[in-house]
Amino acid sequence: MSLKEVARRAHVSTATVSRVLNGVDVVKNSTRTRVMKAISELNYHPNLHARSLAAGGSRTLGVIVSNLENPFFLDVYRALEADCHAHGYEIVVANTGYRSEQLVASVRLMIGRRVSGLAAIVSEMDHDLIRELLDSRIPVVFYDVGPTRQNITNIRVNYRKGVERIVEHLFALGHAKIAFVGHHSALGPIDERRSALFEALRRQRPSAEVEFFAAEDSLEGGADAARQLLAGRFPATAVICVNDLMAVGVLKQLREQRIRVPEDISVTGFDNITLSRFCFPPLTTVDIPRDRIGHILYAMLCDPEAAIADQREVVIQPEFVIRESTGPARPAARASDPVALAAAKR
Amino acid sequence: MSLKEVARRAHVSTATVSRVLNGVDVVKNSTRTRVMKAISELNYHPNLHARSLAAGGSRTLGVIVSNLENPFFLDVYRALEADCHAHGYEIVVANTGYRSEQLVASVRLMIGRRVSGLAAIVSEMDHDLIRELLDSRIPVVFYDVGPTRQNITNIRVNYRKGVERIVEHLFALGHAKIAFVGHHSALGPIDERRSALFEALRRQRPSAEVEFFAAEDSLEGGADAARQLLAGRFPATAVICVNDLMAVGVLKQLREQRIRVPEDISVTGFDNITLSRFCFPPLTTVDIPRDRIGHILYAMLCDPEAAIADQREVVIQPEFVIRESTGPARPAARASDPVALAAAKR
DNA sequence: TTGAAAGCGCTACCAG
DNA sequence: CTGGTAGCGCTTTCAA
Repeated sequence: MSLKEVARRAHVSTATVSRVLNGVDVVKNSTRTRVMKAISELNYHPNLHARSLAAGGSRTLGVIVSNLENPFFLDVYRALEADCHAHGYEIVVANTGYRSEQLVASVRLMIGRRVSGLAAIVSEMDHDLIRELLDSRIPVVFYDVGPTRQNITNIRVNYRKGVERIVEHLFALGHAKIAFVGHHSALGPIDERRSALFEALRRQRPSAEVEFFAAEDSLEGGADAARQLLAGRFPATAVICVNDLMAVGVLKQLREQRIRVPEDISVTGFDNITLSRFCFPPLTTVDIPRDRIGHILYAMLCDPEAAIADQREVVIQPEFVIRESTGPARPAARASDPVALAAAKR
Repeated sequence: MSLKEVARRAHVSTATVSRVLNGVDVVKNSTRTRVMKAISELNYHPNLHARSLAAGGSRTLGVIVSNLENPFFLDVYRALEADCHAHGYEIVVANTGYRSEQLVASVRLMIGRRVSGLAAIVSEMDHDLIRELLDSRIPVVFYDVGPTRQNITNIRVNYRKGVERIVEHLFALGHAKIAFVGHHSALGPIDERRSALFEALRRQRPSAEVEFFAAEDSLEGGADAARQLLAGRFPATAVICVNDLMAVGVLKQLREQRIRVPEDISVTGFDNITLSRFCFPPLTTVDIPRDRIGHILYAMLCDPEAAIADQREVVIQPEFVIRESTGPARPAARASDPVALAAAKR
């Protein structure tokens, strides 16, 4: 089924069919009707590949994300999608699942598709790949790609500020032994949330103790990390989680081992996804305005008129949100060791 | 940047470049090396549109889903994606957000892209659109598209069985006044989960009372529905939710109004998404094997060798999972009205 | 207002 | 083993 057959059936040239299809030029009304009739009779659907080839481009944005399953991304996506559809853009997404070979494959896929812009929400990307991408001349905006700063357009979140607030809050409540729960890539040398924690600690209370735990970025991962924590000997009174998703996993595991939050131990999240209000107890967390990020992505990639369009870097200021997962530290005592506690209650 | 330029730089024909690119035919080693060098020096990436146009197709599956944000879908997707990537297929997804115009647009988009197969996980699709899709000669598998039975390849879940189990369980616990919480499309005339409920009730205990509540398919929607329920005068002792996501929303709202689950009211979900184990209390629900669905989708669309490939319909048998969100009904009494209860405790 | 025809970048067939 | 070349289905001048 092709233009040609439509043209034949409507007794016009392919050029004319193309015209009515795209609503360009002026086409006599009677001709237009004839063409539309042929189109629907033949159940004709233009071949989009041919179209972008001939037109030398298409209104399509690519989005690469490292973990589709984190609702954080979905919220960004929803805002981006709304803007795109409102302006005739399509979106194609690729999920890397934190696998670097998959990231390479996804980047090449997007280049091969000749997307008109690319949003990379991947938090890590090596230099060569960045160069390969940049050389393709596709407009790219990174979200939160660490200190790998080259001449890259980047949307950054001021994690320092967020972490600072969390730590302040926890110290004010008397916590001094803190566990940090991250996913693997959050423990890499370039991870900002973790280094921000280091710094905040060093600045606010160098005497505080921290221990790091890592697992997969998921509910299960959070539970894993909590299990590790409880299996170890570190008597944490508070757990700072790299994001809400893992925090909810931590919450569940603690509950399962009869450890009360926040009475026995405090837990914080990050992102303020919807789930952070629906879990039990609701999480103290840091809000990142995800829909704003989606809109900014659109503006930077598709709307040269936009005020932000030519900025090299946009910094998002997150906001601290206190809910019910944090409370005063238990008085320091031997029996306060989470492990002992868990054991005792079991 | 095109094949031609690569060819020129490597002093070969475009045909040869194409050969090394696709690893077909035999190419002398020295030539191949020369070509590869040119390719990387030029940072060349084949234009996928041109490729599928010339090749008359591409290994790409389309997936249309009505609610990207329900983790149920993500689980199906993950399995499907694994199979696809393992066999050199790409996936493009479209999200309709339950909007029927968006469904139409997405179907046309997929046809325009000439995907080699399409999975429609949308639960509703009108006849004309189905015909349009079928006429396009693209292999399509529907998941759970209601009784709109034409000559369609469909994966069905035996909801009847699942609902039957839920109802049995609830009756055994002494519940007689039941609220059903669904999203809007789950209250449509063709919805199977709801009609399955009707039937199960009629068969098992015609005297039982039911009332329906609807809201958006999301955590928020679940909370909304619970609010409606509590604002009304129906003294439900159990809430059957159309899926886990909404159930978690219900749980949260009940908790907020100090209504205990399962002591004051029982709640059930459906799907058995991961969250159903991580929420509080863990949900009594019905397991739908989502990864199996993903694999079946792949097999039916891409693997004609597969045993199921030529079946017209596959029926999935779900399994009942009892957890902690259900318990004995409160003794019937005036004070047992959820509304009264909520008010009293507030 | 419409048609003819030259590509867009690639694959695949036919020669050599 | 390699090159030439005819399309794939569409858009877009250039003429008429």
